[in-house]
Amino acid sequence: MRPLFHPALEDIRPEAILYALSDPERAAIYAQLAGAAGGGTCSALGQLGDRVIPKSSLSNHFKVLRESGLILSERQGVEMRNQTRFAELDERFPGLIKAILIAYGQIPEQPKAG
Amino acid sequence: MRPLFHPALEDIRPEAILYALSDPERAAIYAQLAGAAGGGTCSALGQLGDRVIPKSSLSNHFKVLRESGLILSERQGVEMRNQTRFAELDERFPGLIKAILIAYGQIPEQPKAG
DNA sequence: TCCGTAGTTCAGAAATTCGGAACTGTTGAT
DNA sequence: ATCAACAGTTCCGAATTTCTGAACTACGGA
Repeated sequence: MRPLFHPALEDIRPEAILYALSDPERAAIYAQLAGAAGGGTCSALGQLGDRVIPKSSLSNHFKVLRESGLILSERQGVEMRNQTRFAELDERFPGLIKAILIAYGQIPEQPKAG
Repeated sequence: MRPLFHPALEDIRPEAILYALSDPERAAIYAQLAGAAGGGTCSALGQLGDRVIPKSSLSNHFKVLRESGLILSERQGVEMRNQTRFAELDERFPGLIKAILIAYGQIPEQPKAG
C-alpha cells in the first residue's frame, strides 16, 4: 500500500477544503470525526442515516478529506485512526471550518462573545 | 431563453455554496462581485489574470453561482447585472461567506472585535 | 501457515464538466 | 421594418471525474 499523503499546512488550498466538504456525505463524516474524541475508523463511520456507504467509496471519501488537509490518518494495527486537523486549519483559515459545520447544522450556532 | 432561477433563501443548501466556491475561477468572480459596487456583468469579469474564460464557461459559472443562491442576476437591457446575496446569506449561514473569502485571501483578515 | 478483518486499488460504467458553434434577445442605425 | 452588433444562453460531443463491485494488500491472532 502506498504511504498516505498528507499536505503540509502551508500547502493546504481553500478550494480543496471547500470541494471536500461540498459533498454532504463527506461533510457528515468530517463532522462525526470532529465530534468523536478517539479518532474514528472508516468502518465506524460507514453508515450515515439509512444509506450504507460502499467501502471503496468510503475509502475514497477519506482520501479526499486527507489530501485536502482536513484530516490526519494513521494506521493503528489493522485499522485506520482518523482525526481532524481542526486546530491547525483554524489557524490557517480562521473561522472557516466552524462556519461550515454550523452551516450544515452539525454544531449549534455560536453566540457572540460578551 | 428560460427565466433565470433563483432559490428562495430557505432553500439554499450549504453544499451548493461550497461546491460553487470550490472552483477558484468562480470564487474569483464572486469576490469581484462582492467588491464591485455596481453589479458586474459577465463580460466585465471574463478575464481573470491571464486566462480569458470562454463565454459559455462564463455563462455556466454565473448559472452555478446563481442557482446555489450566491448571486442575483437580472437582465438590464442587453446585459446582465449580477450582485451578491451576501447580506441574506450571512443571516442564513453566519460567517460562512466571509470566512471563505478570507481563506481565498480576497479580503483582509478581520481583527477580533474589542 | 491460514483465517478474518480493515482498508486500498483496479477497472469499467455512469455522470459531470468544458468549450466551440449556433442560437436568442435587446439596442441602435438606416 | 430590416439589419447589424453585442451580451449572454443553449446545444452537444469530447474529455475528465466520480462511483462502486471485485480483487487485492496489510496486519493480527490462533
